Amino acid sequence: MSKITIARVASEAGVSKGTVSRVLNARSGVNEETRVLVQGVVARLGYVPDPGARQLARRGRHVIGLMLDDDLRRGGTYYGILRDALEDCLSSEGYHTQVISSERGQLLESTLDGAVLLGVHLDDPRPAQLEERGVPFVMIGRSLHNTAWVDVDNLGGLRDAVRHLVALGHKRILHITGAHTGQASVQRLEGYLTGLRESGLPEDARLIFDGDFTAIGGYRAVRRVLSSKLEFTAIAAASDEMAHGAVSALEDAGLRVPWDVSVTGFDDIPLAQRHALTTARQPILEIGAAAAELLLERMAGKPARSRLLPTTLIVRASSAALFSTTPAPVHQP
Amino acid sequence: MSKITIARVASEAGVSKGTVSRVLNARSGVNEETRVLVQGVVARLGYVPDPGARQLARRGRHVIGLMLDDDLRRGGTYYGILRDALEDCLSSEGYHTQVISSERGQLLESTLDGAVLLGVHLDDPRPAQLEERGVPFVMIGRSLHNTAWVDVDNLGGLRDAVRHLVALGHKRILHITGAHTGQASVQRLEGYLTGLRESGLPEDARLIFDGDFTAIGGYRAVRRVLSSKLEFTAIAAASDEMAHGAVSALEDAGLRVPWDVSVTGFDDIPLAQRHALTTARQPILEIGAAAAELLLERMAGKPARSRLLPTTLIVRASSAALFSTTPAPVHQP
DNA sequence: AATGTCTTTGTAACCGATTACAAAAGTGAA
DNA sequence: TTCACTTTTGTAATCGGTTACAAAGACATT
Repeated sequence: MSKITIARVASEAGVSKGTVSRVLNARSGVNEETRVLVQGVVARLGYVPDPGARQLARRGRHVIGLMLDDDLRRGGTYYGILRDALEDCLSSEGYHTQVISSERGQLLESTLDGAVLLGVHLDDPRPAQLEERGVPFVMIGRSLHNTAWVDVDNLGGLRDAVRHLVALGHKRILHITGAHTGQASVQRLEGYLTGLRESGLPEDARLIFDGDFTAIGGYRAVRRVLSSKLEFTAIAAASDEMAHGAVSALEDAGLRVPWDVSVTGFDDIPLAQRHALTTARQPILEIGAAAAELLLERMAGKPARSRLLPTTLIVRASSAALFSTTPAPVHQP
Repeated sequence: MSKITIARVASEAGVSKGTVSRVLNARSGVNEETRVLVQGVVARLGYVPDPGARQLARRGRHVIGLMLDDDLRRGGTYYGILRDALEDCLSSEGYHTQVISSERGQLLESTLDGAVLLGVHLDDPRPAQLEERGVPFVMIGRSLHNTAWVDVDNLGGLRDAVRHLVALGHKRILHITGAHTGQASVQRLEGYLTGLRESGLPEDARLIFDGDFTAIGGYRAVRRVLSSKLEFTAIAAASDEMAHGAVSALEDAGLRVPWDVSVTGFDDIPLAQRHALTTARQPILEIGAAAAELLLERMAGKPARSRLLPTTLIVRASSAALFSTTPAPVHQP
């Protein structure tokens, strides 16, 4: 059971290495019959091209760097999966990704074909360094003057959540914000206000509570709400974590979700699924794919483009029609 | 400014490619003078060998797979950084890591030199498949009969936390457990009990509260504690998340940490640093390095070894001596 | 039938390293 | 001085792909 190479596939299919390569790379000028034949052999043998050899033959180092905010790297919920998505897209184009830590960065940058910056702070010196060296890059989750970037439509996501709640009959909808500093929080707050405005509901500053993107922040926000005797029937939180905290605080106060209060989140982390939270899903895989695409464009010398990706509202059991007649479950004290 | 290759280095140093390669790979049989000369040129030019070409020339695909529990992959705090550590260690040995998702797994396994399994459930069929195909692998965070594994000393970590609290004068120490199902929770509980036993303190089942590794779980556990009027002066939680929740609940109840109650966590996630939590740090980088080392050994045909890595107690402001005379801060209501 | 054009396939050079083998240089003994 | 042996260096094949170019075949046009 020796290693399967392109030569093996070629001989098995009765064609030359060149033809197999052309099929694999979807190049034009290959007979349809031959293509199908080769693809069949490839599938049968389970052949996977050697990335190293491929890289080598494609001339050029083809290394793209992945630069991240260190906090995000350590704590980030999505960092891993986003990185996988990126690597997937780029490796199929013959590129090899390499993480650049903030310490040993210099050496690598000199031999970099491109870079993806993930949640890097705006005051980080590295984007400027890359610019200076002429290394094309794409930023994820942060925009900068005339650079390519990919971000999720924070405003649209929260607006959709509010629309959904309004459609269910809710009129007094709270918003729990994220950390003040982030632009994502600001955009989500804007989305909340937009949703209200579009529905003809009044903006009320008292309905907006500060959170910090953590479950505890959401829990405490709801405690404050409840002690203020404010009337409300729904909560649109700026993150799933906070929504989870909010739900917990409501339950601890004897309120039932969604019968007494509807709650929505943002992100669609695994916890959202476990707790059946209605939420605005971030399209992580698409973000990775878009970043790869835009980066490849930039490296091809095309002008910087950017992309704002839409969220998808995932409706689960944490939101329901106002005064729902569905029987409430037995309440666990 | 063209690409720097081994040929360029060779001509610049006035030797052959072979000699440069021997220097780079620290092979014996190179004159000391030549070695220094070549190393000088390498440093001056900032030459870095092309990983692809290297891989290719070393014969053999040199791909090692990274198999993960999907939940961990999505939510996991440490997945990303652990993967980085692994990749770092393995790439310096000429290996290329590739993530194997549960869907498209089959194809890859046939061409795998080795694999690292990260938090894969014990009932997952993939370890058995690997075993069957003769692919050497290492498990992280889970042990299985006669396989190589790497894990952190969960018992020792919690025991150290308890010892620390005891040394500060605490005698009534609560424990908040993780999810029942995980072996990590069980080991940490065992560590808590060991710590008490070693200190001559009585085991008291009423001091043990169930958590679920989440902040909300920690918060609720403390709520239950407080309503039970149980006396205590310290809490050793099985995770930082839960410790954070516990601290929040104590604060919400008007208690001050660490003046009224000391709290310790486990993991040392970024949140622990932000909230100045005393905690048992997981050595993530070392886990990655150990996994790489053990895997390379296995691939070299050596017998399976395993490694239990110690945690390090990081003392921060959430723990203090019992009845500390340090003035309490102004309490924020 | 001869010519030109277009499509499809094969051939062979090349990417940048490693390494088996040969060659050269150095060393000491006979 | 010559021979045997060791140390050091150069040469060239090789890894598994890609791709420029040549060659072959199919088809239409004159």
